[in-house]
Amino acid sequence: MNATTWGALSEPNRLRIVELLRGQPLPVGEIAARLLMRQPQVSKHLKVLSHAGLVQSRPVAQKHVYELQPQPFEDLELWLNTFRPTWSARMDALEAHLRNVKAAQKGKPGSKSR
Amino acid sequence: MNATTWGALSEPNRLRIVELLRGQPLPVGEIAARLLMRQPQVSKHLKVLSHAGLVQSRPVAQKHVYELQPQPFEDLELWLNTFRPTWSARMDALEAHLRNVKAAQKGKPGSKSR
DNA sequence: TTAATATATGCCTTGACAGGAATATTCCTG
DNA sequence: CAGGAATATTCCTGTCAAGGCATATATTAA
Repeated sequence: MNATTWGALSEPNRLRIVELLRGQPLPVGEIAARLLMRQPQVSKHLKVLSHAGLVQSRPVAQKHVYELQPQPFEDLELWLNTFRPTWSARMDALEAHLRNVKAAQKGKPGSKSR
Repeated sequence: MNATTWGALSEPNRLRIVELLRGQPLPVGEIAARLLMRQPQVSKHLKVLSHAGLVQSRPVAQKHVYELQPQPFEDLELWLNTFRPTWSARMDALEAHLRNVKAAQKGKPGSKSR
């Protein structure tokens, strides 16, 4: 997982753009209009998003229609999954701990498992 | 999904810290040593991560052991899932398109579905 | 309390980045 | 080709954030 993706999404307006494009591909002007932003800033943000591989544009007449790209999102998904073992491991540890406590209670009430 | 989480992970060193803590909770000094960073910077980064709810510290003697928190990761997971309909919808559209093409070929070869 | 260890904070400087406004560029239409 | 529409780029400015370094704070131990 590279930091570029996170950086691209760390800017509020860029995040809004991504969430808007989640619905459907849109040309620059539409994005600017819907998000009440100025066209140049939208173009700049799209440049960053594009550089991060999050969006891609396709020309339609003079318009540039921007569309989300699945790849980075899949990468994020994969990255997130690498954390799952962490949580499960801790769950297991907790579970084992609870089992010990229970066993200790049964065996000699009032004592504590080391 | 709030932009704070993204911001916290958009800094390369912070991302490294998170990935390091994925293995196990660690005190500040250890983090600094393993990532070859200076202690003050590590503390600052941990402050940001902590503020974003990504980590939490627990005192052990003079040491502060930092540990990942699952919540934000679950939020990320949820957020990512909101994009799934987008991809499937496009898959469906593509599928439908292909079906049309195929039907058109069968019906009148050489024509094009509008 | 003092010394030592571990961490947090404060200040400073520098670089990156976002918005504003003007302008350049590209593409379509007549 | 001229004009217009849509988008990209440039320059400028202010703000924010990260690293370096010194120092404050907290906790333990003697």
